[in-house]
Amino acid sequence: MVQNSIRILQANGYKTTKPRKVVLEVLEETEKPLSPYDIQGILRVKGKYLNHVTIYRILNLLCSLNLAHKMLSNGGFVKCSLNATEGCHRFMVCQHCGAIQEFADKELCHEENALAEDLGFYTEHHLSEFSGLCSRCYGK
Amino acid sequence: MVQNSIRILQANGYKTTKPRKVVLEVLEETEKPLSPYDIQGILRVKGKYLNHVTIYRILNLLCSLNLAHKMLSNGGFVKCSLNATEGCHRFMVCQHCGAIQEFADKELCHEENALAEDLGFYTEHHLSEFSGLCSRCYGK
DNA sequence: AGTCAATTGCAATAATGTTGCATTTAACTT
DNA sequence: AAGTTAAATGCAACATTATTGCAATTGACT
Repeated sequence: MVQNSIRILQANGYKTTKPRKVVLEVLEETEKPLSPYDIQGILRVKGKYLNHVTIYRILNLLCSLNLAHKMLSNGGFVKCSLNATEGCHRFMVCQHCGAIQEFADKELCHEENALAEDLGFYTEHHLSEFSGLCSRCYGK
Repeated sequence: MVQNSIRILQANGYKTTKPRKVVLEVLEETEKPLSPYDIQGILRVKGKYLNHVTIYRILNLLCSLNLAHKMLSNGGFVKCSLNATEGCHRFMVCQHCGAIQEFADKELCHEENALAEDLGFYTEHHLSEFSGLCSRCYGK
């Protein structure tokens, strides 16, 4: 929910501005990784205009608060639907329709930590992206 | 080993050229994610010169053969030390020294697949980056 | 309504990545 | 060992993506 993100922005001392609201709305509606210019284009179609610099700054802010995430596989931004627990981001990307879905699993985190520790590595953040087919596209 | 990568290049019908060798050497020696321009800089210091276009093309080729990998967190390239099994790339990145280490675990892959499947997602590729502290930097 | 710091827009610039084509080079032939 | 050829590289130009400084605007307060 956009409302929830707004609340977190406020709680961290950031203002509730129109640009921030519309960027959050676009991310929420689209459910796919979007580049800053993608977002600008979508807004333009809606008759709204935002300077690309503004969009870059908003996305950076959202990411710093864990409200958005920059997808590694393609550089696009998505709105985080979960409050990333313990700095763990896990996404599934459908190769066919491009939809992304976030999920979390504490158990998996622990196992990953243990495996890394066996190799002498102390883990702080997890980042995973699986690509495949979502339920709607599987079998098409 | 660079030699091993060369062998794979040849097996796929690509020539063994000086630029390809030196790029592989730099990636191997450095063990950290490097941008194309990083690589160009390192080579310049060694008295060698490669056009950035050439470096881009070589890195793309290496990635397409799974001999290198583009790190998601920062866009840098690393040499793959493992033959990525089943399209699964897993890296640990030290936040302190920047060193990366690749690892693989079939069991973990299976669990991830199972979890995703519970959510109706059929997984083809895994991509994971953990950030934390390597054994050398832990405790510093 | 008035104030002020935070935010945005704009212009310029930096950084990153791509394309087409001429030149060079590695691998193969004889 | 020289000749041939397709592949690879270098170069120049350009396209895309991202950043910076500063003036203008706006949201959150009094």
